[in-house]
Amino acid sequence: MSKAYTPGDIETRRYLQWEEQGRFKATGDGPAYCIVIPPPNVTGTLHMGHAFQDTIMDCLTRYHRMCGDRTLWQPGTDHAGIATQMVVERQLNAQGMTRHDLGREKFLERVWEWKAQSGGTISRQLRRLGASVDWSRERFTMDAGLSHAVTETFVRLHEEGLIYRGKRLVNWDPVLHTALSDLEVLPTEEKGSLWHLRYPLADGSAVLVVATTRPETLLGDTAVAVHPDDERYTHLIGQLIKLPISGRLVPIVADTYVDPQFGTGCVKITPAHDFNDYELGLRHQLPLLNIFDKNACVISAPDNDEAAALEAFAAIPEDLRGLSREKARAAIVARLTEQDLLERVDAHTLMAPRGDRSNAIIEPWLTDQWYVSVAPLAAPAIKAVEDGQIRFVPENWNRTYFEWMRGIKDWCISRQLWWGHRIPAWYDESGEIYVARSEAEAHAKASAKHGHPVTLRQDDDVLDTWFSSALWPYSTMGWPEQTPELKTFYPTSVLVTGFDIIFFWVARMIMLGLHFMKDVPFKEVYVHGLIRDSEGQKMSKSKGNVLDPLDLIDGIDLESLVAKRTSGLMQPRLAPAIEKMTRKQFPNGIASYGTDALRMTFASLATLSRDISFDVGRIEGYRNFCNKLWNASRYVLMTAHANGYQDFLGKLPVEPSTALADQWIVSRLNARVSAARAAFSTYRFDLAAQELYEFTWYEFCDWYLEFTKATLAREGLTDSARLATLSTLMTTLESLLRALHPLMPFISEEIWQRVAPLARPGQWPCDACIMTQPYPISGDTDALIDSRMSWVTSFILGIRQIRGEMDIAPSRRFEVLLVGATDAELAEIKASAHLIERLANISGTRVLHSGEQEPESAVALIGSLRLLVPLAGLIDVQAEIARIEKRLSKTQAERDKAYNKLNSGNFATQAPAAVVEQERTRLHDFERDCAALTDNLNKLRRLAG
RNA sequence: GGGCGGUUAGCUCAGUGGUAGAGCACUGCCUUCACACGGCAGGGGUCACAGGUUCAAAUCCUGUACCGCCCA
Repeated sequence: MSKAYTPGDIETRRYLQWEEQGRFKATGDGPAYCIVIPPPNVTGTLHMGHAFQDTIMDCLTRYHRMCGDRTLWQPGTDHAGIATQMVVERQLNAQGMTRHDLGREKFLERVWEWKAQSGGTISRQLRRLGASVDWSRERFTMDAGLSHAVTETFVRLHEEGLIYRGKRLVNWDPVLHTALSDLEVLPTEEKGSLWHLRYPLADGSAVLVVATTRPETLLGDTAVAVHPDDERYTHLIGQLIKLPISGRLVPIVADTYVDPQFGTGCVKITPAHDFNDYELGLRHQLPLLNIFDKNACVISAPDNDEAAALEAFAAIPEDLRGLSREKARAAIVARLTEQDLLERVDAHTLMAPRGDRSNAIIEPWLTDQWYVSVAPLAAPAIKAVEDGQIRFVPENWNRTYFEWMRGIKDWCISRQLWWGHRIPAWYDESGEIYVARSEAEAHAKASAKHGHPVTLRQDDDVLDTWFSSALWPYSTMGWPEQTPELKTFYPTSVLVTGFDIIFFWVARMIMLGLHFMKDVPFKEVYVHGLIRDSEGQKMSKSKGNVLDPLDLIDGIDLESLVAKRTSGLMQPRLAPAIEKMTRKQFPNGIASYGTDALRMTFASLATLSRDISFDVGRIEGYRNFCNKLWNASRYVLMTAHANGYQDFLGKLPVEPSTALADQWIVSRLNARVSAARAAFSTYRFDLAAQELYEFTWYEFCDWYLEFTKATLAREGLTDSARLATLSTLMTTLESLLRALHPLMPFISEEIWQRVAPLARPGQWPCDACIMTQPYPISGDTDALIDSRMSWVTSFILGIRQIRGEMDIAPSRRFEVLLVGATDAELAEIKASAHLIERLANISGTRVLHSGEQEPESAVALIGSLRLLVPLAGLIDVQAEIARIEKRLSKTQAERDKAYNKLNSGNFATQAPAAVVEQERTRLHDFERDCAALTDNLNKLRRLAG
């Protein structure tokens, strides 16, 4: 083994082997365990959030695989309708073209080309992360099979009356020219104005002042509303307003929706361009006047040929027609000012609805769209979580889920895009709709209806990407066919996801899964936090704080990092600031840390917290951990070789060692494995990582390896004792590697390949790999052994403390005098002398004879035993006085705390007896230590004179 | 306005009734034959604030402040 751990050349090689050997397929006859990957955008790349999530899923997958489960991690990607279409449209724009220049067919060909070109990125990234997904089962939402599932779902829901087409107010993106679901609209706080407009009564008897944030919509007003109990206005209810500019007459209506406290208490009502006004309009049977076109410009032609629409269009002054919302607003405000109809303008902060992709202000707009009637699907979905068929981890997320499901609205599933699943609906010339599984079926239906073949036109629109994602847990397994995979793996075991898509995705999978599979899509939902930068800021391209997981694995030089962060920005003017920040934060670029270090970091960050700050300092620590493990293994192998371990191989396995250190490390390993198992089964990857980290570093390396040096160097060591220790050393490392494997697959495999055949020869086939071996079992711990060892280490630590604080050179060995040792303690000192002498670096111990004068010494206390380090020539008396004083004052403080606890209030009488007893013991120990320290201090002071 | 979080060492975070912890950072010593990506030792916190329950509160309850997310 090389002296330093170099992850780069290990990782790709190992992954390739696993994949070639087919290690990722579900095998065996254990209980099924299945995770479906939340499908990332096929044309995208994995960011830190993905890498975090994929690490968690891979840990679970590898853990369960090692536990003997029949484990499937189902991979795949989705087509991400809007996002992908936008990318390709931008490419076209750069060539001075639009998708309309190409036409639908050609455009889709371009998208598929783009998918083919960029589609490999994600799978490459997943492979670098070590993801043990079954690649042979990789799926894509636009595959034939999954598209079939989408059509089938649409048709069946339509047949059941759960999908309908309707003219509704939708969130219209005037840049992308598509409807969006409520979830794709982000309300954004923005500074605006509140215009107070004078609306004269038709009879000229009075003027009402209405307050509005969107004066331009007055062209589409169909009422003015007041609160029914608002005494200022009750007498006006039912009268008519003559609208400024258009001159149309509209009624004054009463509705409790109006907040009398807001503005003037009078609200203009524009049902075709505001969701609240729309609802109010329905209650009062107000007409819907659409005054904007698909670009959110004032209409240049009547919206339809109904009388109200014709009248409203005629009332729009010609010079306003065709103006954008913004220009129309300016023109209208100017005109109102001229006519003295503008009372005043207040600064006002409002929530502007912005499209999550285009960032355009969304216009509520009347269009024909397809909807899923959600209420009948939501009820069983709520019940499934209430009844515990699905469990959220952490549990609190079910409240968020319930909250949303209670108020859920019908889901607008049609999108005016080209990239996606085309809606399986056809129209005849009279506009009659035929929803069918194929064009032929639609023709058959139409022919049946008309009695002869008719011309049909398929709906131009496609479905929301989330519609296909909602089927993911069973569409990936072959539904609607009843496949063996479905039978085995549905319901899946757990969904691993961020809380940001509980509504988008989780809720919808639950609804559709229950509806079509009659069972939940997953039994648990593990909701992890979102990865942020080291300052808790969301990572985003425009902030310039994104990290590419591969750059942490492979490293990147500063110039490349700067170039990466500043290229392709939506707002190029941000580049200098991003460059400056990047140069400051990573003056030397990013070092190569390797996949295992990154994974270990992610695992340790997987706490219950919902915001996770990623600090590069953290990953460095785990890179060091990898190096530590690497070198410890190197020591184990070198030591085995140096001790002639090969010659013993035929005698393996041996009886468990009877040596204290060997028994201790086995006991500790068992305790840590138990804890790690418990942590994995409760999704506490942070605790699992911590347990194994602490075991590796603080128990295995810091103590046990040092003990083996002492043991193996002993004179007169028998072969069987030597073998017992070597075997313990090998098998403990071998088990540790298996315990670590779900977290750190590469390094564990690399070392295991060298260690396993020696540690447990003959136990594995020659092509064995660690990932398909059993996870270590949680064996018994030994309390007696643990306490003996803790006594031995406290002896060593006491001496080390004196040495460290007194600056005694490591080369300087000395004898330790023992005062007050019990027989048992003397026996332990004798039994463990080789351990103590080597680790405390002392020449030996000697019991102070009865009657022998105590030399002036530095002292360490272990219970009633006092360890004396004679001062002569070693230690400065004043320094030891200062040291003892410090220690004494600490001990006194502890003693006083314990004393007060026992002697104040009713602790002694009311607390459980065991707790009181424990406290008494503590007090007694502190008192004894205080006395011993004081005694030693007095002696030293006398000496110092 | 409704819902949900958070506030513990300089930083990032564990800890959920009974002796305040980790990593990183910091200080001193040590290039000793696995590892300087290291070893040994050390310093550092009235657990946001105020009440309450309890023999006992970082932990449970109530309220307050500040920060944050989601929904309307």
